[in-house]
Amino acid sequence: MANVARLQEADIEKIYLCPLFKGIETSTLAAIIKKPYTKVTECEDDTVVYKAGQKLSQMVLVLSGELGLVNTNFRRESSIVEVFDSGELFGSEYVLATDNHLTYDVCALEDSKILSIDYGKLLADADFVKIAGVISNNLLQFHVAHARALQAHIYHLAQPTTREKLLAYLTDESKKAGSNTFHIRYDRQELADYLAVERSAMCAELSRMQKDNLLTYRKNDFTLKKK
Amino acid sequence: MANVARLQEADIEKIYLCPLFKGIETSTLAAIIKKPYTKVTECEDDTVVYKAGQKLSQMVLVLSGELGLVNTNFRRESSIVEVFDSGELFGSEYVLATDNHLTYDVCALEDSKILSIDYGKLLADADFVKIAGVISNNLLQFHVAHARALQAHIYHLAQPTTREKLLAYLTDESKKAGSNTFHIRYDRQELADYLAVERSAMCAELSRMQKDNLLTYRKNDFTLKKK
DNA sequence: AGACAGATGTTGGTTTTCCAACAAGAAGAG
DNA sequence: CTCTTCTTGTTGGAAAACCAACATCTGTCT
Repeated sequence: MANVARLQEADIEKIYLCPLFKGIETSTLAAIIKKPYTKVTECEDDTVVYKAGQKLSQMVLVLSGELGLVNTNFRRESSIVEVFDSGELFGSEYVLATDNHLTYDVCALEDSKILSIDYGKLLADADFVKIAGVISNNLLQFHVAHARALQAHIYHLAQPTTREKLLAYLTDESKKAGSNTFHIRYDRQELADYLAVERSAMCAELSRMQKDNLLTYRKNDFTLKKK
Repeated sequence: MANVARLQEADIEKIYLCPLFKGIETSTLAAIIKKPYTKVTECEDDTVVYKAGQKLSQMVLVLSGELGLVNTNFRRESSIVEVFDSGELFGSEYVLATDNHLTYDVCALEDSKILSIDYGKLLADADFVKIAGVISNNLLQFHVAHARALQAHIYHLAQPTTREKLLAYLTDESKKAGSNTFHIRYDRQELADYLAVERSAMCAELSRMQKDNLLTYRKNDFTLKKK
């Protein structure tokens, strides 16, 4: 399924930018990458990288391509739980937990390249005693920020109608930007996926909302109108 | 809004059980509770405990009653983002973040009693240097477990139909229990809230699923039928 | 400029959910 | 036991979302 691969310039960049390694010297990072418990792997499109049920002891940084958590229900129907794009970190919620068994398959959704690091071995490595605290703290920061994003996502998804989903999401984005006028990072299809609605129905709802004088928009720039 | 109050027997129990304090001696806990940066407060039903926009430097344990995060959108309509029941911990995702401004109001949804601890002052307290690492690690554990619960919740909510929401949730519960037969902790109204659907419509869908021979249930005990 | 691809917007018929009201069943108190 | 209350289940009309198909817009390439 997977072959050991070499790092490209762009891959190194991704590693430096990963929040897990914030505040860590590039020379130290370079040393970590060379350790035997750190591996670079290429994963072919549509293959299982880690199987549901197995213990996960590695943290995984997606260098290129796309991984996904894939659930299979009791009728053997599969669906995607979460997508990890290039640059995103996955696995720390398993590695650190008392129960580190994967609940879903981890699959390559495209031809992908990943960096995997055995967290236990990294922490135990005498060469990196000094940075263990930094990494552990980075992880806490990461999860805290992530928790707030997930919490907000749940709130947006829990709205009963498409209009309310959009308003909940856009209100939060407006608050983040500190202005009634703001830019969103999703295109229409991505926004529809995020809110778990049909793209075309969502477009239609946006039109109606504009007609109802709730907001104006052009591409990814929105303005909410005050009452 | 809030009066300083005394701790009851039941409150102390809640504090001992809080995952934040796992592995910490009861004598140490008793000392923490007496510190001036630790406060017990009674909050009247339907009052704002912490206002959106303010910085939150306390972690809050709900001793009795119920707190809620309340969002107000740009049209000044309010709705509940998340509920914190008795025994649940709130605030660490703000306290630890680089930006610790509250994005929502924190309100008492019932007459409630809370324990609030200033995390920065606790960590800085010379009396508790030895347990700082334990608490920090407990927090990481807590957030990691929470992240998986939130992730699963998002997956359940993102299903397009009531039937699929139910199947996603029930399949996960079945996997957790390690059996096709299992017990769920929600009653029908709570399950409907969790999945963001109408209770009555959900009941009807459960009936249809039973008729379609997908599962059987009686009260909170479910059995999924294999294909 | 013209051709093309990809993103965004529009529409109408079908399916699903909501909603409100009521029925049936279970649990507890007097 | 009956009465009460709470939870769960059922139903039909109204509202919303889905879906597929098509129209329009925008940016890019040659």
